[in-house]
Amino acid sequence: MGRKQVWDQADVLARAMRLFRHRGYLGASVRDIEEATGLHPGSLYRVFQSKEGLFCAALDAYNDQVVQGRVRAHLLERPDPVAGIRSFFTSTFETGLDPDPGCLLTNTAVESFAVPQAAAGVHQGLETIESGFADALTRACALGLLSADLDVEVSAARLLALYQGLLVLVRAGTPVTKLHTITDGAMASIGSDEEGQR
Amino acid sequence: MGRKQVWDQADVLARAMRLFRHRGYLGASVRDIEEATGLHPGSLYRVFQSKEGLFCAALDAYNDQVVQGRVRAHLLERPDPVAGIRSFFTSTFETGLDPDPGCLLTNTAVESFAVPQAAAGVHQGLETIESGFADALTRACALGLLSADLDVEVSAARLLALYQGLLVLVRAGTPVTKLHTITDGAMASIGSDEEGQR
DNA sequence: TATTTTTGTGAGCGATCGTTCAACTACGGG
DNA sequence: CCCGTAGTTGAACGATCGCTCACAAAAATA
Repeated sequence: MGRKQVWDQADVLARAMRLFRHRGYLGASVRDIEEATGLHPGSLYRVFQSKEGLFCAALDAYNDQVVQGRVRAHLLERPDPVAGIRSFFTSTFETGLDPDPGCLLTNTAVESFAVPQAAAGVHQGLETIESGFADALTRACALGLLSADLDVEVSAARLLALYQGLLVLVRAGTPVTKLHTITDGAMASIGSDEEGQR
Repeated sequence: MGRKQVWDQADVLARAMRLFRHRGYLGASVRDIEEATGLHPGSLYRVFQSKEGLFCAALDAYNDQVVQGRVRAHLLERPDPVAGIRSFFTSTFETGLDPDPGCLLTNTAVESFAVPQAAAGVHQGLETIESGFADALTRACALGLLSADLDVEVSAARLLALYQGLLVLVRAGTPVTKLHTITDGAMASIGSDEEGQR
């Protein structure tokens, strides 16, 4: 009994997520959130308890939708896992969408002091990416695309670091040509001999 | 004529820099700055015009002292440039100092929307690091420590990305063993055969 | 010493922060 | 149909934000 909730929680989280990606936790005020989502403070605090609660929910949604979606699309469900690794990188700066949306994991790791609660979500997201890399690398080795004696664990860890670094450089406004250079280098470092096929 | 300035500008900038490294631009209030530096708002605004002005000055100081200092010590003035590259990485997480101070370049790149003025400083700092890598790599090739046909430009760009990614992972609380794994991988990716000598 | 000039000090400005809450609105059950 | 319940709304709270400015203190000039 009682009144029905008129707003879609998934939609609100998606909009909040976008705001936090652009502006970070501290950079997005509750009034900004209200404007972006249409959610009035009363409803926000009834459902999420606090701005921090909403942020953590948005981070979880980011992991579940964006991170897992990207990992699946590029790293897990691709016939050619090597091409998938490459596109996982290039898709961060070749989107064409203008204002770089930022990665909520990267932003939150750097802003970590502001939302201690979010540490778990960051870990989980990073691990999702890393194990996605590991999966793609394993498949690539099995397919003979990469050397069979490639150390998958080590390479996956390094790709994760390189990926996070790339996201920082994207945010810093590094020219696309250099981002491509870095991607090419990343591919070469796992022993891929694909010819810079973008 | 007039009264002498009683506070040391370099000292104030060093303290402000430390605060910004830990908390970011938005996370450090003017009152926090006053507490950390002893500088009262009046003096702050007389000399630096705004919080943003102080931040940019602190970023410049960071580039001039911390970044250039680290680049020189590890990448330029080392007899063994390969060992220098390794220690440039490991020194970010093997310091022993507890609260990770963060890299002002990484933080600011991610927070970029908040301080548009700082973009130039970020670019300059990143370039300092990248050319430091390039210098160390060139020397390593000349010394026969690395293959002479190593593409220095590409490797330097990749090391920069890897370095920024490492800093993100340090902030995220990644265990030290994994950070070492990443460092080892970075060394291997430039063709170094030094045996994980930490 | 009196005056001018620069710097230090901190109370306090208006704006905005995260958060609360009382009034109001829609729905279900008796 | 009316009441209990759950959800919405937005004004407003105290705290804090970045910042200003009137005044005091110290150094240089006359």
